[in-house]
Amino acid sequence: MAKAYDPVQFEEPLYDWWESQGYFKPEIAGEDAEPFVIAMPPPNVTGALHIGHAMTAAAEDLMIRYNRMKGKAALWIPGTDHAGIATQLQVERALRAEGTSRQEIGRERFLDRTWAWKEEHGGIITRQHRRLGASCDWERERFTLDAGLSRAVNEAFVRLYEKGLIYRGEYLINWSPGLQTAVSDLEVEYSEEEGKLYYFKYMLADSDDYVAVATTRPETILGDTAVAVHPDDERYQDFIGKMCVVPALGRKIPIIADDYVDMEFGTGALKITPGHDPNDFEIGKRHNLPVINIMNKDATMNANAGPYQGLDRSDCRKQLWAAMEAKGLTLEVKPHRMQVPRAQRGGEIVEPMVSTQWFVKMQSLADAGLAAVDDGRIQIIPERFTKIYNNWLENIKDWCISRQLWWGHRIPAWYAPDGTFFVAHNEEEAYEKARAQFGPDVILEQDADVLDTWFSSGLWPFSTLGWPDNTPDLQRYYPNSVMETGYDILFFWVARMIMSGLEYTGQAPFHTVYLHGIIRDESGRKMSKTTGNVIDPLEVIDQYGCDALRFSLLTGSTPGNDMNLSLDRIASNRNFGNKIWNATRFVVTNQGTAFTGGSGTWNLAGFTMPDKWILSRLSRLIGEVTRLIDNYNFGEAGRQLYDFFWSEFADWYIEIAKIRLYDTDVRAQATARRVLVHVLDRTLRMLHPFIPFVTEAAWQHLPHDGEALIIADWPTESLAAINEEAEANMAILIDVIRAVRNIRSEYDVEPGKQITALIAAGEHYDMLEKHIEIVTSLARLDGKTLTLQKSFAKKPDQTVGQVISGGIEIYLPLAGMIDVEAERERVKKDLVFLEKGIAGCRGKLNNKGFVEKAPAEVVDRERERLADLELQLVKVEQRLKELEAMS
RNA sequence: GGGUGAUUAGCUCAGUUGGUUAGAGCGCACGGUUCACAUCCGUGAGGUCACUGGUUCGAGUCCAGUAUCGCCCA
Repeated sequence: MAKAYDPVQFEEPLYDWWESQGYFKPEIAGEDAEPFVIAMPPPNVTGALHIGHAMTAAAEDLMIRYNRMKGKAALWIPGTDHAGIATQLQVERALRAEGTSRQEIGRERFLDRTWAWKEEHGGIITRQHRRLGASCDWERERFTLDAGLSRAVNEAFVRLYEKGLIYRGEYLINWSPGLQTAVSDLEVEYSEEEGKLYYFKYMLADSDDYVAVATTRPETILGDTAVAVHPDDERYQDFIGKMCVVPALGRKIPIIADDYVDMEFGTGALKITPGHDPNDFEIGKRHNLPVINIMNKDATMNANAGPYQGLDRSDCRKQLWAAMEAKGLTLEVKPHRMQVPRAQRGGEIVEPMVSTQWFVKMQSLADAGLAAVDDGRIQIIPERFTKIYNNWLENIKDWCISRQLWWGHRIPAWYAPDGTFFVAHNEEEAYEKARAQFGPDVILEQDADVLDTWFSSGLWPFSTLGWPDNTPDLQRYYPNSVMETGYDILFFWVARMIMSGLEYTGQAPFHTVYLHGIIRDESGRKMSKTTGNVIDPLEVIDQYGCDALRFSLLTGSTPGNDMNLSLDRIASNRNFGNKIWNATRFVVTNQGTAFTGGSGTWNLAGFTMPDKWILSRLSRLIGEVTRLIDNYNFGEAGRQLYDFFWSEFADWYIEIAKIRLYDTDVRAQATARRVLVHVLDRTLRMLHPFIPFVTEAAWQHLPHDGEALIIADWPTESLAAINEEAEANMAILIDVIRAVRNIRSEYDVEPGKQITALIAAGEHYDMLEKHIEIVTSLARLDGKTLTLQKSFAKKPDQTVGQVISGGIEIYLPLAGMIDVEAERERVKKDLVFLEKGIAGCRGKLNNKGFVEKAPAEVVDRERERLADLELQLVKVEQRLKELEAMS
């Protein structure tokens, strides 16, 4: 093995080897194995992986590898998404740079261009996922625009349409003037911005009186079809039912009463523009108000704006307001903080506009989605997101699914010349239907629009498996097991997959939803290109190795919580890789020739106390880690493995094992070797889902059965290995060694120098006597001169001492170095500490409530602790007396 | 406005169903080239667990409220 841990040397070759061996395929587990399936959230095909994808990959790969090792048929389906708007924007940008546009080159050439773009960039993502160690089945990779998945989309559309759940109609939608398409409610983000509230007069038609009205968007006055006041508002009782006049246009509109109006806001009178405001649209429906659209698709004013036709919406605002001012219709303008709707992509202000679009009726789908979570068919982790999910579905609105884009699944509806349309699986079927109605010569034209990208990704858990055909994969791997993704797409994607799954397959698409948080920079800011604080996962991998990144992501936070990721943390986890590498190197280079096989019989009688201790600790760890992973607490599982490996195995067990390894007793040597290999092997197995590369690389150097760690069995807990006595004794041994080291350090004893010690071990005499070599070795004591007794009649002179748990006294004769005064202070400090502890214990034990109500176990522990502290106190008091006598 | 998360050491975070003296990494101080590892080893300093009140024998943990920051929905 190379001396230094250098992940670049083995990470990529190992991945290629795994893949070529077919380990990523579920078939490796055999036909009877229970499936465990995750469909990878498909990244944008032309994008690049960011740290969020790395998080997704780390968590999903962990689950896949864990379940693979547990013998399940683990299937992780990779794929990419065509990402309609995002991809189209990229290609359009490229076209602009060439001085042309999609309109200029036309739909067909544009799509060719986009496919070429996809081919060119599409491989980037998959290469990056390989670099992340993702053990997914690449032979089952899918793309949302693949023929098979497109067929799934059409099938889904036709089914919903035939059930009456898809309709086409003219409604108020969110229009993105820059993108020139409708977007769904979810794709609109509201930002709080400084705006103005404009107060003006709505003159009554038949008098000089007026109603004062406030609005944030004066240009929409041109589309007003009513003024509304609250029915209980005393100020306006006389106005209800009267008509007033739209400025600049002279249109007469009624004053209506509706309790939607907030009497406190503005003047309490609200102008109603059903054509350009969602709330006004609702009010308009209730009152049968006409809907006037005053804008073109590019957000300039149309003919309904009269004299303002042709102006941009913001220019119109200025000019109209100026004109109203001139006529004395304006009152005042106040600063006002308002919620501005902006497009998720592009960030421009979205215009609510009436337009003919396709919609999905959501109520029944949402009800099914709610029920599936409510009755436990689907569990959301962390649980708190259930409430958020419920709240969204309970207030669901119909989903606008048509987009005025070219890149996507074209809506499977064909129009006859008279506008009659036929929804069909394909053109042929549409013609069949059309000919039945219009005769053989009918010419059809397909709807120009495409579907919202999320419509197709909503089918992902089953479209990837071959649905609508009842393929063997669909039968075996559907429903999926876990859906793992960021909580930010709970509504966009997860909820829609659940609804689609239930609707089209009659089954919940997965039993568990696991949501991770957003990865931020180390000061908690969202990573963004504009802030320049983006951490590129591939750069990190080049620098620190993939394992370091993955371990950092997995242990840096708790489920559902955001994570502030710092490079320091990644560096320290790279060091963990180094630790594993070197500990393995130690074990391997000390194997000798005596032991080559992975299995064989144990010489149980040959186990020393430290052997029993580490095996006991290992067994507990296996239980804990398994339980934690089963409960989706990956971070805690990883941290426990880290602590065990570094602190218990490397710092203590290996150091203790060295005594036997470097000694001449061959049997003892063999036992130590066996235990080292065993513990390392089991630990590497458990660490493998977290840090797959270094563990596999290390494991291959160990004596082992089986060809690869990736397909090795997950360890099982052995209750027989739990050994309380060994654990208790080891704790004492560690305390003794630490006490010596502590004194040495405080008194600046030369680190390499072997010194002598006097130890009074009390009831632990036999145990310490048996293991004294460990103490002398790890604490650098001179075994020949060391004195170990049950007790001392008189405390040794000229020594520095320490009393530890169990009443064990440790004295280091440091003649000439001792400052009696300082030593007395030290001992006094101990005394105070003990007295405080004793007082606390007694307080508890004298409390009737505690003794009666606390579990016996807890009370016993407290009694033991008190006894131990009292034992220590006696010795410390004695010691202090002697020190005081000295001066 | 409704909901929700966070607030624990200088920094970044753990802390499972309430139960010894609240932990880790980084950073800091001191000391170390002994044959796995200086990407390391040893020792140490450092916390009123945001605040107030409650439940309990016992609260970082449960409940109510307050403050600050953040997110989601309207």
